[in-house]
Amino acid sequence: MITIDIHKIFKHKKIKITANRLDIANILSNSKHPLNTKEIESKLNEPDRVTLYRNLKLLVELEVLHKIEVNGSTVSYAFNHSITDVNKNKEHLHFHCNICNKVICMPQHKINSYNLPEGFIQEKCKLIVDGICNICNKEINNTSTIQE
Amino acid sequence: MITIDIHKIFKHKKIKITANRLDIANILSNSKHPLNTKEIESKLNEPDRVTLYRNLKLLVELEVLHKIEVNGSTVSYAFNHSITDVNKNKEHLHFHCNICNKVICMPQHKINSYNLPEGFIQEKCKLIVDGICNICNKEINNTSTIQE
DNA sequence: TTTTAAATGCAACGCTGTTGCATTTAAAAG
DNA sequence: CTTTTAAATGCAACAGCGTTGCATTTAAAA
Repeated sequence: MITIDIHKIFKHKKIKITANRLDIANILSNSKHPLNTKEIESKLNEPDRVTLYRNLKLLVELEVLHKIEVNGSTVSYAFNHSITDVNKNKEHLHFHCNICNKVICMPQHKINSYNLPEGFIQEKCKLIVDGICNICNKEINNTSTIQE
Repeated sequence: MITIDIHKIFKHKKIKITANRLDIANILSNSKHPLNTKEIESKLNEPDRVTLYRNLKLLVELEVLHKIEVNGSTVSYAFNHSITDVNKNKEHLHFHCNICNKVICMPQHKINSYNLPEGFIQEKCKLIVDGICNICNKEINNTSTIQE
C-alpha cells in the first residue's frame, strides 16, 4: 500500500501527518499525469482552497511534489517519485495539450545543461511542448471521418 | 527611423494606427530584452491597463509581438523582428534571472522539434532556463568580496 | 467634411493565490 | 491515558493580474 510510503516520507520530512496532506500526496502519487489545482480539488472530499494551496506549497518546498508551470494559467503538480525511486523524475520534457489542457510527462526527453554565456548560472530548466495529445488527435480524426 | 516600419506593419495587418499601439511596439522594438507588463506600463505616458492588455493581446495574435511566459507570475513580451528580418527570432532558449527577474533571449540555442510518441502533434515549444544572470552574478561576487 | 466602425477609458468583475486570526488537532511530554 | 503545545486548519478578507460591458472618442474611409 502506497499510503505507508507517504507516511514514511512525511515522517522523514518532519511534518505532521494529516488527512489533507495524505490525500494530496496519494492523489498525485497514483495519477499517471500531473494534475492542476482544480483537478486535485475535485478529487478531495473536503476541499478548502487555502489549506490545499498551503500544503501544495509546502510539499513542493520539501520536494515531495514537483510544480510544473506550462503557462501562466496552467499550473500542475506531480508526485516526485525520485524520493523513492532514484531512476525516475530527472528533469524532462512536458507536453501540454492545447485542447484538453492535460500535461503529460515525456521522460524519454531529458533536459541537458546548456552552454550559457560567461557569468550566467543555470539552476533549473524547463522544456514545454504545446500541441495536440494522442487522445484529442484521435477524436479529431474520428469526428472528421463521420462528417465526410 | 523605426516608427515608419511599425506604421507599415500595422497597415499591412489592417489595424488602426494609434498612439497606444505605436508606443507599445516602439518600446518593445527598441528594447534589448523582453519586457513584462509592468515594465511596459512604466514606459508609457498614459498608462491604462485595459487598453494595454487589449493591445498586447491583439499584437500577439497578429504575431507583431511574442509572448514569453517563464512562469505563472512572469509574462514578458518581445518584438517579433522576424516580421522584417527573416533570420531573427526562430524559437530559442529564454533565460530567466531569479534575482532581478529579467528575461534574456539566447538565440544561440535554437529549439528543435522533438520525436514525440505516436499521435502527438507539436505546435509550439519553449525552453526556459532559470538561474542567475551575469549582472546579478557580478554583484553577488562584489558584495561578498567587500564583506570578507 | 461627414460618417462609421474600431479603439479607448472607466467601473466593475472573476480567477488564482495569499494573509490574519481564532479554532482544531497531531503528536510529544508527563 | 491525559495533558500540553506548536503546527495545521478553515473562515473572511484581501491582492494582483487580466477581462467584460458600455458610453465616449478617434482613425480613416466615404
